[in-house]
Amino acid sequence: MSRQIQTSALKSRVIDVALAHFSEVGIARTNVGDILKDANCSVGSLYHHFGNKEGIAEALFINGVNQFNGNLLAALLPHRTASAGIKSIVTFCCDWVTDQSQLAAYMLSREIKLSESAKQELREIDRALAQALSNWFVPHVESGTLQQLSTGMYVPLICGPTLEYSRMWLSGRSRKSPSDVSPILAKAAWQAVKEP
Amino acid sequence: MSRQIQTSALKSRVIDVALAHFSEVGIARTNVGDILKDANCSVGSLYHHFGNKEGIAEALFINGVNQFNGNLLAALLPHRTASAGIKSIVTFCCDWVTDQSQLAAYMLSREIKLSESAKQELREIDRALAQALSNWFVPHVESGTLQQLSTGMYVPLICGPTLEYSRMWLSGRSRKSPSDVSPILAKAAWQAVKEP
DNA sequence: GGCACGATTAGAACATAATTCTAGTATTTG
DNA sequence: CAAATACTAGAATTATGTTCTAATCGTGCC
Repeated sequence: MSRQIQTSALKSRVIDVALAHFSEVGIARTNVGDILKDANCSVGSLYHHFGNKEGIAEALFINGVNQFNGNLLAALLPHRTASAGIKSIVTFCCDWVTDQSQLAAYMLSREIKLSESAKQELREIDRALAQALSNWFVPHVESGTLQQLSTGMYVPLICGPTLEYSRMWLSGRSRKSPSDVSPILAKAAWQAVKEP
Repeated sequence: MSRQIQTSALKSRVIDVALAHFSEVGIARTNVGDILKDANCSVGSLYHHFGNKEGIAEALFINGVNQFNGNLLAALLPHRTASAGIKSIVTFCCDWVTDQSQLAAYMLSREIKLSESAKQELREIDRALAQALSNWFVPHVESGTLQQLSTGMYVPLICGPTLEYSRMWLSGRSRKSPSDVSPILAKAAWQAVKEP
């Protein structure tokens, strides 16, 4: 088998196993020995690829962000009306949290203090997403369908209730899944940013 | 000095020092040795009072929740109109995050997987708060000033945007403090739950 | 007042688990 | 085919969280 494929298989095996352990007992209490065993990986390989335990946690997190962002854009960009677009964002978030609940729980409960290099990488990813989102939003603001707000306000107003509800559901404090209540959340998001 | 006072002084010294360290490098990377040194505490005392490192993190968290909840109720309960009450909740959250930013950052970035006993304790605290809030809300729902929603939706709709904005600010992704933008957030919260 | 009990403090000793290091193996590349 | 590079392996080391035993100090009781 080619090195590249073998290696990336190992890495994703480690990441998968790590998510399972982190979810069950938290990062602090999972020991790398167990990850090693379950992922069929040697100490040397693990530290070669990830640096340390935090490195695994960071790779898992960044992986998740990339997956989320890509799918979010794929869900949003096809929509031409502001209303449909905003609602698609909320619906996508709800569905993503609902069916990737383990990954979502990991990502929303930031159990990690990211290293500088990871922060750097995330800033880059964030910038790219912000750019793409901005391209979609600007026309709707200019045409007067969406309120003009300072850029930092859109995400909290649109996604805040959804993310907060998701956290509640993920921690067992509410019964109905985000997908179940997405219509209410989508409507609220639209109300929050549409031009009255 | 009486034992009780001495002891509670030690505990709060440990908690303060711990917050400083946790905030700077995260829980995983602070070592209890440093806390011991900075708080003038012996190994024995620390483990007697907190059990282990997680115990410190939990005590800090629960402390914060109690402080937050108490002040929140004090801010809300005096208000008689639905509009003023809802807005006071948001404003209080914004102000609290803004001036207790270190504690807020710690609490919003749940770096810990809580132990069962801590979860239990928090459920109790939560229940008490939910009860108090419910007493305030119900009349306004019955009189038709607030929308009738399933109980789990009020918190996300009212506080979601505020908490999300707070996270952004705390992680350096936005310039203006929550207090600076609280009018916008308060208005949005009111829009989200008022009967149209 | 003195005595005994429990709560608290102390820090040396221990154990666990993360990480480093040295050596060896396979793949790619020139 | 040679040399460099990327990767794997696991024993050895270190770091650090935690336990344990002994001492100390208030507090309440005879």
